Amino acid sequence: MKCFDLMWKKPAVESVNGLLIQIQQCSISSPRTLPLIHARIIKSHCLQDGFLLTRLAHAYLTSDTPAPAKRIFTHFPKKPPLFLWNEMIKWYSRNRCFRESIDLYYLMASMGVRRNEFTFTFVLPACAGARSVLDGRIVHVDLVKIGYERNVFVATALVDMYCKCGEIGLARKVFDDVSSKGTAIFNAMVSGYVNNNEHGMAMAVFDSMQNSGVVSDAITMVSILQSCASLGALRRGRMIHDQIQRSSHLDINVYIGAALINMYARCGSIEDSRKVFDEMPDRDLISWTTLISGYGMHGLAKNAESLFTQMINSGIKPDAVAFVGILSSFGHCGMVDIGQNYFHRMTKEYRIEPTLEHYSCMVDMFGRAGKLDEAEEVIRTMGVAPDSGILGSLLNSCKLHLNVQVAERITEHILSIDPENAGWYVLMSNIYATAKNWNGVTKMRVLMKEKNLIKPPGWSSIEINGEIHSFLVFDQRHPDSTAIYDVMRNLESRIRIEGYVPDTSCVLRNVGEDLKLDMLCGHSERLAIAFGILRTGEGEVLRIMKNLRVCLDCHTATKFISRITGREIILRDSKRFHHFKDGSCSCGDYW
DNA sequence: TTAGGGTTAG
Repeated sequence: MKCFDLMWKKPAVESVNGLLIQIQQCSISSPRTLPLIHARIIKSHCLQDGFLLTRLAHAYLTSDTPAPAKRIFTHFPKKPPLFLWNEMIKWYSRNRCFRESIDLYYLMASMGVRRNEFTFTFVLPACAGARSVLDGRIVHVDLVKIGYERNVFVATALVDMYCKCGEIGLARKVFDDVSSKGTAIFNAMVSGYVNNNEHGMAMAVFDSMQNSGVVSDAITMVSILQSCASLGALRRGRMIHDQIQRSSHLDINVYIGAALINMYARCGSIEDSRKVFDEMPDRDLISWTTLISGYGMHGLAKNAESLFTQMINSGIKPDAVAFVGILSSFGHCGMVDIGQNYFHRMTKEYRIEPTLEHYSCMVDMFGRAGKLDEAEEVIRTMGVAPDSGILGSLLNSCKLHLNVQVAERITEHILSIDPENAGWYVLMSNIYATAKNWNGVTKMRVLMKEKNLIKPPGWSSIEINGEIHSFLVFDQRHPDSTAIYDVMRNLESRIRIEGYVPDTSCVLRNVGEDLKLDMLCGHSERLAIAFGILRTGEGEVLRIMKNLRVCLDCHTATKFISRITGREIILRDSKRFHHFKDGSCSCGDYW
């Protein structure tokens, strides 16, 4: 009894310092035992010690156990310290609870709690994650009032937030107002332009970064390589690759590796992609997937399949994205049976739930191969609501295999989902035009006019000596315009002699044949090819980019051009690559 | 005791 009394009256009280050390050790080695220490704190009557509680809550948050941390925060003796507010805002933001993070910031502000630079660098990413420029602007106004806009961490978070919200102009203003810029803020601006599809601007900021002597790191390179990939700027991409290899502080890590593989593939040089892949010291799932998709884009489904098998044999498990890559490769090449087999393996062997993207690949695969019924069946039975993309892919197949009936049904469905997109009206109109159904053509044109819809113009570009030249349809703005049109007409007459027969079915209007022929000749890819022939030497490969799909007639014409000029022409359109050589195309006309 | 920017498909 005596012994019990003694224990009861004098519990084993542990010192605050001892508990602090336990928290520190525990949060590193065994965060699961944190509740045990929590219990000791309660037992030791240390619940009034703010510093100790803060460390405990912090340890809970670091080990992703927010519930007890929240309880400590809510029942904090007197007021929780600024540090704990910040850590709570950070935890919510990093765990994609953006609204909670932002609301906690508002609570803080309404209670008059002091905010510091950390508060802003934690809440701004939450505004970015929520894509809420409204909240972002409120926080921005707040931080200017308190005087943190010159802090480079805060400014970087602001730039990133505005970019992610699509407000690139506001981001640029913040960026320009920072007087002493380091690598990170430059990176935020470059990647902002990249993600907003302003690749020319990304290049310009990158150039000014290099000119002002700010060090580029791996993140800079990954971003700028994306721009090279999007612009098809192979020469520029090679220069960046050189710079990476020469640099003493940059290694080919998995990020840079994937960016390089992607850049070379999208710039038409899949051999270089392979070289980068082979030379990478470490590869992850994304390195493999990038090259597999690259092969797919280039119509090299056999290479894609062999690489996919090698990947599995090397112990890497494919994910949903890897399957999109391999399935789209098969679709592009008309390998329907193998494609179906892989789709089956994906669901049964790898237990990957198919998404709309996978179904899209299957629809495309069946559609291109002329199996329109099977393609429609996929859409009907997939159990996911179709989007306009998957229906559009089927509509495109209806054009390839001219099936007006199915096309009309699909168009009705597409327009109920996406009525403001002029592309669908144009596609259906083209199908009518191919079937010489001029009433149908008129119907689509009237519908477009009533809705005031304009199809975004097609453009093509070509890089000559590191400079990108872009052409719109019937473009006459280029200084060499007269010479370009001369080259093009000369090519047209030469390929006619070789047997090229123009296919005017992709000319929308019901006009005379002569005018239709003129309209074909003005296609942007034709202008870019003519310019390439004009400005490059024999034997040089022409690399052209087009924002839309290459039309059937330009495809045929380019095959002939490659034959009569002996030129290799690599044309990348919105879907994939067409590699023309000696009168044939790598895509096997499955586009 | 707390910070910023990055890779693959369609």
